[in-house]
Amino acid sequence: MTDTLAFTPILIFKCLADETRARMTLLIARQGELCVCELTAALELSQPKISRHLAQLRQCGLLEDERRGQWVYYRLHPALPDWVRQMLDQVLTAHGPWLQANIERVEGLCGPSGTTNPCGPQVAQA
Amino acid sequence: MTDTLAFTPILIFKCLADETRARMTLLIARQGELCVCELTAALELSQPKISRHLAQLRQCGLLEDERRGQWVYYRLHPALPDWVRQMLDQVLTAHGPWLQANIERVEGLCGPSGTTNPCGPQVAQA
DNA sequence: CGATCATATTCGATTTACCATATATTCGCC
DNA sequence: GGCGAATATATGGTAAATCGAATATGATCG
Repeated sequence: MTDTLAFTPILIFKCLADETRARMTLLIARQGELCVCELTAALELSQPKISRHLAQLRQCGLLEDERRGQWVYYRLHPALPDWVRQMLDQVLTAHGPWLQANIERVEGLCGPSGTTNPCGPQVAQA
Repeated sequence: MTDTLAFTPILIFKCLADETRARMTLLIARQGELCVCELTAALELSQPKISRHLAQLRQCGLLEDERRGQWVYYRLHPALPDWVRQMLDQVLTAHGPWLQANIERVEGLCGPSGTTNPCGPQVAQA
């Protein structure tokens, strides 16, 4: 279900030019993979909003999705150019504080990815 | 006349999320510095359009401007974070062909920067 | 000081991006 | 097969980005 598009730099920048998408992408780059409910919890945003932005990141080739049971996990697309990965890493180290709160919320969730319910009892809404 | 703003990653990405701004920024990163008329010639775009986008790049802290006689030269802002410079370099090497035409037009202009008229007899319009 | 070249800005109109609400789909389970 | 949780998409409204055309500013030169 993972569509791919040509990697033009502008397309990448457009994807990252939105706060929600930037935070999600960086969180995923840092954690390896995250499912939708973990992202809604980490960003404290509504599920449709998260899902819509994830779709955009998927369509432009930044992310790849994989369904595992009831959950859909997102990770960086394997075909992602090196410069994008390196840039994400550098942003992570350079702007740690900016993402701090989201990181803490992600890591405060119950299950280790994939085993049990990754999102605890219930999910935030906004 | 060079205003500075906080460097949040999103702000940088927003600036680069437009074709005109991305091409200008990369050209400048490659060439060191370029004046407005060189950019209008290289991108074959109208002068007001170029100027408006340059203003935006200046305001978000990506570029710095310096007036030298009748011409205004733009270069990467000295306070630009390292990750931005490195990313620009990597995009330049990874997407050379994408910028090729612009590079050729820039390098085909008459004067070496700063000495004589950098833009030849007359400038393109669109 | 008037003309001209280089650059910046304003204005109104159009497109594009984003959001919140509502609804549809898919899965696991009884 | 039906139900509830997880995820995705459709819809309509609003805000923001972009554009072309016109105009304003600043510098140089005679």
